[in-house]
Amino acid sequence: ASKSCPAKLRVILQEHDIRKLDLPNGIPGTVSELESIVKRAFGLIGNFILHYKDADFGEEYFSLTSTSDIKDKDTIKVIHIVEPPTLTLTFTDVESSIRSPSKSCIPTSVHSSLTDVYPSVSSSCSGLQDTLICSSSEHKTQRSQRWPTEFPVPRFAYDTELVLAAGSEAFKKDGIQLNFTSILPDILEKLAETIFNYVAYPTSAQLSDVVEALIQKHPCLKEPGSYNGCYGWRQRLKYKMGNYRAKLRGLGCPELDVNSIKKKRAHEKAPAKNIKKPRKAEVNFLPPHPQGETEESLEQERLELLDEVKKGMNYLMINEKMAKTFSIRRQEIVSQATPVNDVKYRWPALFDTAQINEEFRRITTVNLEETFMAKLDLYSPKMMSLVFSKGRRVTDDVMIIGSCVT
DNA sequence: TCTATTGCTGTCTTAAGCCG
DNA sequence: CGGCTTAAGACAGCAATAGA
Repeated sequence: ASKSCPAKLRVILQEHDIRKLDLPNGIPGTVSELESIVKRAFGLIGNFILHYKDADFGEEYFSLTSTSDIKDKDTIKVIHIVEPPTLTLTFTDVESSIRSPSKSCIPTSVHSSLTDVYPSVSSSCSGLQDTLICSSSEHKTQRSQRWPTEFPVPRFAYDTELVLAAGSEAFKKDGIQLNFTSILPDILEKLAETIFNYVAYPTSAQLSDVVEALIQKHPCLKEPGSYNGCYGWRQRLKYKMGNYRAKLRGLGCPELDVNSIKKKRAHEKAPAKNIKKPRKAEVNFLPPHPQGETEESLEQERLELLDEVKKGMNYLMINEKMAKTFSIRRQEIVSQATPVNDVKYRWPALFDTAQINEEFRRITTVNLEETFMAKLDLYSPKMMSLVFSKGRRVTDDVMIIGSCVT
């Protein structure tokens, strides 16, 4: 690659954002090299692949599998990869709605559009699961991972695993159910921890996923008395998540603290008086600040962002700064319930179709424009309420999208 | 200590009633 | 008939606490 001559490429970043890329060392030998150059040069965030315009087919684009397909002054296109929305909750609904198409309620239309867009959604999900299992080295306060198709049952404490191993033997040999009283706290705690990596407020369907995975890995935990052998565990987990949230709330977890009744109405006597409950399409995702950043440094970043917006539209720069300041913006909006007018004044860059979509993606990890081929109104009240309001939790992705589309 | 329960309340869904 | 409003019931979350 060192002896190749300098090259230039035309790079389509977005529909109306087309750039020139100088490659003084020529076109790199591998696609991944080129991808990282593109990523660095334009400050791209998230996963993407490259397409190239093939001269033989006029305006048609093809996946770039080898850099030998492109030459100097060719056009390449950045295609952002959107992971399919989590459908764990709704696969059965999809099936049933296909079976009974007469029931044309809103969710049905949402599901069918999802399956239209992701016809191979189940296979791509199962393909993703390997890479989505969280690595233990990462700090996991940030919800960057969507709910897995197969819940990874964590490794329990050593003594718990010993009891389980013995229980498994006995179960295999004589079909004896394990008395798990002594190891129950450890099991619930570890499961709760793992669940919390993904969601703070798991739905019943998600809890069922967890239990199914647990029972599959440790059949001796199955309870023949309850439905599927799962119901009891699901209830336990539900209680546990409640208790676990209470524990974290007490320790000052911001995402949960914002929902605490005391914080909202310290002087009210009735426990749940005047408390806003979770509503569809509302979130209070409160990610921690990026490593090494403080409120002051991020405020500085916000001021630079204001300048940048005044100067002109450097979309990539703005996008980068908007991404960087996401945590502090959420803090403002969720914790202080900042009026929209104030948000407009402090974060003018947010009031742009592309940024609304970006912000939505940051909150939910779903790219609406890609998912629905930009057919939806990003300025709909529902979208606005999602991005700007003080809400409580991310309800399941599909429902959010559903309410936005309608 | 930790799981499970209860009381209180907000939100959502559904069905009934009303009206043009 | 279709759109809108209203009421009832289901459900969910927090806090306090009963129970093992």
